[in-house]
Amino acid sequence: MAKIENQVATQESVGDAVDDNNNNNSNDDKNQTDSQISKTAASSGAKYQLRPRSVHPRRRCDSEWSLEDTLRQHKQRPPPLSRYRRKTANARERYRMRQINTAFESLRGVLPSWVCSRRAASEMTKITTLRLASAYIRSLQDILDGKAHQDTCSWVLSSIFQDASHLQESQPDLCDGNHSKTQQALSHTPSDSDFVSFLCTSTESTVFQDSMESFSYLSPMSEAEAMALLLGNEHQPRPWTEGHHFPLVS
DNA sequence: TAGGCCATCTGGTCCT
DNA sequence: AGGACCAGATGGCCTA
Repeated sequence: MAKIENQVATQESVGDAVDDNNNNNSNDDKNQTDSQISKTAASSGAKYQLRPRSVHPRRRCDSEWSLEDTLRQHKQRPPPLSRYRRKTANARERYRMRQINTAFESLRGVLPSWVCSRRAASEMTKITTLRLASAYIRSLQDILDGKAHQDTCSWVLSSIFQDASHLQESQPDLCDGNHSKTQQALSHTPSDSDFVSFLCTSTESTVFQDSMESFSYLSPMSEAEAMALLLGNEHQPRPWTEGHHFPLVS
């Protein structure tokens, strides 16, 4: 609680500035813009559309109110939070969001380096982290299920053991039980081109289809860059027919 | 300059 | 009643 009180104190000036901004907000122009954008998005089949703006206008404008909603509307609306309670609520929210961000940080820490190898740190956004983690878990699951391509197994395992080998000094027992396996795995050094070669040699399996879907966001590359990456060497001839496009670019 | 990502504030809702 | 969670709104920063 003391922590939250402290945060309230430290954030007070920021909060006041935002209060002022909110009080001075003129939403009319923005409302018009949003509805225009919404119409444009709807007509052009865009990626997303804007919902009716803000909670309060929705209450007034939504034509799809049910009886339950109408009854609820008549329910006594709770008074706005006091300034003190609003500030403590804000502080709790900041604390909650910070915890979420901490969790994202630890998730990034858990992902082996090869998963993020083609990503700059600044590109490891929350959504990217979630997707990479999801893909990584799926690839591990495939290995456990025996569905993964042999090359993928050795590639992923060697990556994991190589990552683990960094911990060996501090945790000497970590890999002892798997020494031979580790050595065997390490004999296959992971690299992007290894993974790419796997992708290039497994095009017919359903596992490949799943993998491609899973890893399609590994890097938002241009098609030319994707081709170069897939080739491992951009001067080599393409191993597949012209016009065949791997779904690497999402 | 538009678009993506993020932090923050805020009000609503649910739960204890 | 108060906290947790959620989603919308807003503005800042950065990049293509």
